[in-house]
Parts: sequence; C-alpha cells; structure tokens
Amino acid sequence: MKENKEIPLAGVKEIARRADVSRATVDRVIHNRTGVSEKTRKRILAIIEELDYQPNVLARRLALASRGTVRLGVLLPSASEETEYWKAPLEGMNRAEAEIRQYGVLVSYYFFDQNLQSTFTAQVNRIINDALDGVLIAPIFEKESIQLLNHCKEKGIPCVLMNSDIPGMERLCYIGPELFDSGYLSAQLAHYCLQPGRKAVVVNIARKIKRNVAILEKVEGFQAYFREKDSEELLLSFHTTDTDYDSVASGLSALLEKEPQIGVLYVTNSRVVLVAEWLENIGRKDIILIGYDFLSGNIRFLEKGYIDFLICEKPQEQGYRGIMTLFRHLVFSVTAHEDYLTPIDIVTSANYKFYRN
Amino acid sequence: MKENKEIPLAGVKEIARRADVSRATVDRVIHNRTGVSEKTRKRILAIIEELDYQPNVLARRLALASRGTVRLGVLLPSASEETEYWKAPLEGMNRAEAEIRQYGVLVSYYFFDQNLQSTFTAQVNRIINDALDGVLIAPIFEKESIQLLNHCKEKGIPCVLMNSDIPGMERLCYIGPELFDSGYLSAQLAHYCLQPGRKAVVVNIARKIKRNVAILEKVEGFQAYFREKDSEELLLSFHTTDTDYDSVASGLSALLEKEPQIGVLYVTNSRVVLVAEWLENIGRKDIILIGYDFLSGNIRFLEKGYIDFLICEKPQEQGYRGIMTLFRHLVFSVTAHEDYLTPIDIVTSANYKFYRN
DNA sequence: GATGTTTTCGGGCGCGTGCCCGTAAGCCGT
DNA sequence: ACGGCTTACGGGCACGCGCCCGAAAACATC
Repeated sequence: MKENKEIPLAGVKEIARRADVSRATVDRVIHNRTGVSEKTRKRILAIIEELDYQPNVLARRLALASRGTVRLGVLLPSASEETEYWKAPLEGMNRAEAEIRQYGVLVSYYFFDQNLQSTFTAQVNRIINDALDGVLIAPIFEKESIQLLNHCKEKGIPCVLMNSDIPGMERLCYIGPELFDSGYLSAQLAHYCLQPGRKAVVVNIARKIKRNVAILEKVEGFQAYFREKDSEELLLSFHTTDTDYDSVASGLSALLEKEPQIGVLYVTNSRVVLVAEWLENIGRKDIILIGYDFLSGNIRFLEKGYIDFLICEKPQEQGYRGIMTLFRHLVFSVTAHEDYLTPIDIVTSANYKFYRN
Repeated sequence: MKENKEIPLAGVKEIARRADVSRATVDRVIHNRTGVSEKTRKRILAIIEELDYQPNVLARRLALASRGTVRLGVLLPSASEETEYWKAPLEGMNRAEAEIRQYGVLVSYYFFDQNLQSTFTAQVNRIINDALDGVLIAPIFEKESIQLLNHCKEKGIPCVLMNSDIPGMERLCYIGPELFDSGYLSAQLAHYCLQPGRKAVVVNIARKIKRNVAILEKVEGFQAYFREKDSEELLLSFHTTDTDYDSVASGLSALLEKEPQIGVLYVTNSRVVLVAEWLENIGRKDIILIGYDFLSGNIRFLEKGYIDFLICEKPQEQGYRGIMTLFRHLVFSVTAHEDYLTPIDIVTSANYKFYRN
C-alpha cells in the first residue's frame, strides 16, 4: 500500500522523447550551445518550461568531475593567539570544504598577518598568479583589497567579501554583520541595565582606532541609541592604543576615580577580556560589562560573572556560507544571492552553553 | 602553473586494481555481502583501510536512485492561526526536502490538531501502516508518542524527536531547546532590567498548565534564577486557562491594581502578544515584557516597544535539522549524532531584522 | 570420471548528465 | 555531377557506484 505517486522528476531523456530528438540536442539547448535550428530550439525550450525541468545536481557534478576541479581561494588573517577570532571562520570553511569535496571542489588558504600589510599584498599577488575559479576575502586592508577586486572583475572571477564590507565595489556578495546595528543593540542592553544615576562608557582598545571602520561604526550605533533616548549626557568614552593589560587597567582605574558612577562598560571588540580581568582585580562585579566574540577567554569571564553580555556574529557560519556561496555559484549557477547580514546574537552566562558560533 | 597535486580520492576501481580482483568483489566487501573468501576479504579490507577509502556519495546516491525512494514521515501539529508557531518548523522541513529531493528522498507530513488527541492517534496509526523508512515527531501527546516510539524500535525505524523530549525513550536523537535554561535566561534578563523596588511576574496563558511540560520547566528555570539571587520575594505569578484577550486583560488589570510595583512580565509562551496588546491599551511602555517566539504579531509589538525581549529557539532550524539528521542517517549512514540542543536566542527591537528563525 | 552443488568471482548494465566525434542533409561553386 | 563546406543532429563514452546474472572454480556425491 505504499504511496509511490511521486513524480519521477523528468530528465533530459524525457524531454528528448517528447521533442522527438536525441538527448544530445536537448543538451545543446540547455547549455545554449550552437548547432540547433531555431525551430527545434523553441520546441525544446517550451517542453523544458512545461515540465519545469530541474537538472539533477548529482549527476551533473558527477559528469563534470572528469573535466576538472573547481579551485577556490580564501584570503584571511592567520589565527594567532592575539586574534583567536579567526579560528572560527576557518573552522566553518573547513566544514564546508569537507561537505563539498565530493563535488570536485578544492579550497586553498592564503593567510596573512593582520599587523603587516606586506604579507597581505604578497598573498594578493599569489592569488592573482594562481588563477583561481572563485575567491573569498576578508578585506582588512582596503586599498589592496580593491586592487584584488578589480582584478577579479576583469577576469570574471566571482568574489565574496566577509567580515567587513567595501561599499560600492562590485562583488558577488557580502557576508557579515551590520556593524552600526551591533553597536545600537549593545546600547539598548546597556540602557536596560543602567541603574538611575549611573553612566555608560564606550571603551576602545585597538592599535588604530581612527581608521578602524569596524570600531567607528559600532560606536556610532551605540551613541545613536543614547541620543534617541535623550541620554547622551550619560555617555563617557575611553580610548587606548596600547593593547596590553597594564595600560588598559591603569587607564580605566584613573577614569573610575574621576567618574565613580560608572554602571556600564561597552568594549567595542574582543579585547573585553582585558577589562574583565581588571574588574576581577578591583573586585567590581556590579559594573555591567558588554563586549564581543565567543572566545574561550571571554567565556571564562562570562562564567565568573565579570562579563555580562557578549555580542557575537556567527563567525564560523560566515566562513561556511562564504565557501558555500561560491560553490553554489560556480557549480550550480545559483547566482541570485544578495548580501547575507549575519544575526547579532546576545550571549550571557545563561545561554552560552547552547551557542553555535 | 596550477597546483593540481590533489589526491584523486581513490575509488573502488583503484582498490580492485591493487587487490587484483574485480570491482564487484570489492563492492561485496564494502557492503559486507556474502560470496567472498575470507582471504581476499581481509586483503581488500586492508587496502580500504590503507587508502582511507571514502565512497563518493554522489555516485552512490545516483546509483541507488533507481532502486527505490527513501520515505520519511513527519508527525507535527497543523499550523492554525492560534499556533502560527508550527509554520516555522514546516518551512525548515520544506527547505531540507528541496535540498535532498535529488537524492531520492520523499517526505510525507502527518498533521494533527493540538487540541484533539484523537487526531494524533489517527495519524500515529497511519504512520505505522505506511511503513516508512524514518520518522520525525513532535511528541505533544506523550502516551501515544511512546507507543509509536516502541513500534519504531521494534521495526528498526530511526526516529527523531523534536520540540520537546521524552526522557528515557530510545530514539536516534532529540532536537530542541533545553526548557529549564530558557526560563533561567529569561529570569536573568528580567533581573538585569528590574529597577529597585519593582517586582517580576510569571504569566502563564494556556489551556492546560499543570500537564504542560514546556511551561513547567520554563517556570522552574525562572524561579531558580531568582532563588539564586536571593530575590524570591520579588516574584509574583499569574495563571489563566482562558486564552482570549478579555480574560487576560481583566486578570492582569486586577493584578496590577493590587500590585502597582510590577516592573517585569515574563510570559511563558507565544501568547505574549495578548499581554502586549493589554500594555498598549493601558499605555504602559515602562513595564518590561519578555515572551516567546519570532511570530509576526510579536514582532509588531517589539517594534512598537511593548515587547522588550523575545526568546526564540530556531524552530525553522529544528525542522531542517530533523529531516537532515534522518537523511544522513539513512542515506549516508552517519549515525553518530547526539542530541542537538538549540541555541536560546534573545531578540529585541534592535536585532530582529537580522534574526534567522 | 561424470554429474550435481556450493563457493567465489567477473562482466556488464543502469543511474542522469556533459561532451566529443561522426554523419547525414543541405548549400554552393565549378 | 562531384568535391568541399556548413548546419543539424544522433551515437556513444565517461563519471563512480550498486547490483544482477552468469561463469569458472572448488568441492562433494555416486
């Protein structure tokens, strides 16, 4: 009594039968190759339309496997201790790679040092030289990234940006967060938690702040929220370009002495761990601390109660989707992809156990 | 100068060549079928081990496509207006179905009415009768679900539970939230937002509360948090089995009159929309409202500012993963799946635009 | 040693698609 | 009428794997 009423998903053979031609002719039409008279082409196209023909991706890729391999390249920072962050996207890419290796896809990684522009440039040149079929890049250095994007455009190589966007450039799509909203959301949390009479501090800890788009946009979003709530007078800010613990600690201690009514600290990147350490050392669990990224160090302080909220933007999924987008574009010709703005997740000590990065 | 150094992923042919047998013999060993002498079997197994042979899933499934179809069944509540919630899991399942249809998988849906146990029983019987290859169920009615699980166990049919678990039963895995932690997280948010001197209310709006595991566990989690913070005296509660607006509104109005210091309302399910409506009518944006599920009605009140936090557990992904887990188990023999506890997401007016259900 | 039975294995087809090669029909010029 | 050339199409192999059928080899029986 099985209900085997399933439609057998008509293939090329069925189309050929109905059009009274051979499969090869249908094939020519599907790939708009030459060698088919206009009359039969029309006829076949009509039948394809009618049957809503969907090529079998398995068979297609299997057949294509003989022809050659699709070669993807990824340009991203190497995951050092300082920037453990980049381990996550890499894991996502590896996961994607494992999934699609069967389809004849090969992924090469081009790592660079975030602090050395020269390493970036060198890898850009290697990528150009290697003549890949698709490229995924984290455009940390804007100028050189634009150069690479232009090269890809010229050669018709699809290119996906991740982590941060370069507005106005031609590319397949951008995969990453909307940074302004990320700051705006943090401000909302801060505002909810702010007890009467207390103030909030925006804390920037980074080598270069003025040029760092990621930080600037977040700060703007944060301030925008307080402005909307007519609470701008509650905002303080603290910047330091020294990223070691001592500089951060002494700077914050000085600030706290001058402004004892601090209730919330918002750190614009994953260096929040330094601030958490400081809070632990001065024994102030009552100050709300908001920061970024699902990293082991941050999680530890989340558990201890010194970090209250971590904002996370699914870096692993960013890597996974980046590869998959290129794959689908190249192998299955699924181009209709707009930008993918990652969710902005709130992680606390109560839900971090279930978080998927 | 292309680096085509990739290992060609040795297939059955290569194994056969090295073992000096035909591909058919290798095939017999791979599927541990009879008809191979112990000596050659050992030899072939050694080579398989050595080459770390991974069968090409595309080719495998393509070849299998002729034999027959893998038939999956899903038992879930029909998405009525009242329970729009179930639209999301269904969408996820449809997405999964579209993705794996190429692999010869057919999904049948067995809908029941959440308020009528008889419809559940009827569908259980249909499932048993239809002799499916795999089953995904939302075990709303526990007793009948156990009956179905036992039947599956007997027949060796893999079975995945979703949305809520039945502890102690044999099944492939559970996909859904950890309800206790869901309540616990809500309490944390409530506690953060609670201004001095204000109180929090647990609001249950459901036909049957005492028997509803989902609600009870959440309430327990919520209370546990306040107990840990020694703030139990700040907790009130409100229950109603009448799920219409008027009952909810008049009940809450009475409560508010008696306890004017209410600062937070925690509604344990998606009926939070009724409470939001009430807050709008009495014009009280200052009361923090926490509720469940990413539904259009709830989102509207999130935008307006009457709902502050929505807790969401990725229902769409639950459906997607449910189907995919069965698929991978049946087609690719990827059994090593433990339970998948979905993330517990916090959605506010500032990040809902980016949320993926 | 002839015949039956079991064990062990190879050949070959099919899954749906991509693509190369061959070929018949039509056209043109001489 | 014949050779050369283009156009339009069909036949057939390959991709990697599953599986059926039949054959060879080994063994058993009289």
